[in-house]
Amino acid sequence: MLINELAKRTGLSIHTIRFYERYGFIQGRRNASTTNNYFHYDEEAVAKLELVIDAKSVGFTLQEIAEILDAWYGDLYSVEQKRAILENKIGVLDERIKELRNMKKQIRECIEEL
Amino acid sequence: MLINELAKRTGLSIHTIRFYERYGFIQGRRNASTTNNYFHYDEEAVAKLELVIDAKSVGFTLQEIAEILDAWYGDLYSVEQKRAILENKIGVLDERIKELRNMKKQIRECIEEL
DNA sequence: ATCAACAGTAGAGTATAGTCTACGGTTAAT
DNA sequence: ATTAACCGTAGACTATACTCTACTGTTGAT
Repeated sequence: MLINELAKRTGLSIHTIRFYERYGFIQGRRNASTTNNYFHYDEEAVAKLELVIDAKSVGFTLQEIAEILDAWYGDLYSVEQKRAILENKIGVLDERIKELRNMKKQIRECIEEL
Repeated sequence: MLINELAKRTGLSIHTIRFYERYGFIQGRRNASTTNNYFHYDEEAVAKLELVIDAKSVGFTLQEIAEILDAWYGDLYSVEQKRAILENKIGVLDERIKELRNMKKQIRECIEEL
């Protein structure tokens, strides 16, 4: 699919997708048989971008998301290293959930004092 | 206390505290009896900054934090309005906790597939 | 008296994460 | 054949949230 369809599939703007491509999250491929220089994207690109959207919404930075994608799709790491990276991210999420619960408690206490 | 002590109490840098003061989170008071123009801060300033730190760590923007502080310390709103603002923030936190749990599940599934 | 350590203001600079504009080439429908 | 809708690149611009620099005045210890 071309970038326009990828944008429609993910809900991201074309600008943002290009930004993410420059950032390294996805790579389009040029079709050798055609004369134009349009990039083509596959289902993996959709899956990656959906992951980016989810990861962003829980507060991961693009840098952290890059690490997750590397551990998920990349071949830079051994299975054990990948597991370690992902377990670490789960730890980050657990920590964040704890902070959120604390904040809720604080706000609830404040409501009671109103 | 002066800004230096406030920085030590909260762990924030003096720069950041001044930035937050310009932003409207806290207000120092000048002591009329002294010739200098140093600002003095009270315990409320410490409490507010600690709240800012906590609220930031759960992903609230400075704009949202300003709303929370207004509902907590301000007198712009009625008690009912304040309660509504704070209940709304709790809703935001609940939503975020849900997203975090989802993300954890996704990462766990990925670990299993490694 | 002087000098380090602190106070204030104004404004410039940085990082992150986009967002947009200008430009020129391509494709598909009329 | 032409024109709207698409594609690509390069680079400028924006918002958020700091962070730092320059400059000047104050305080407290020696």
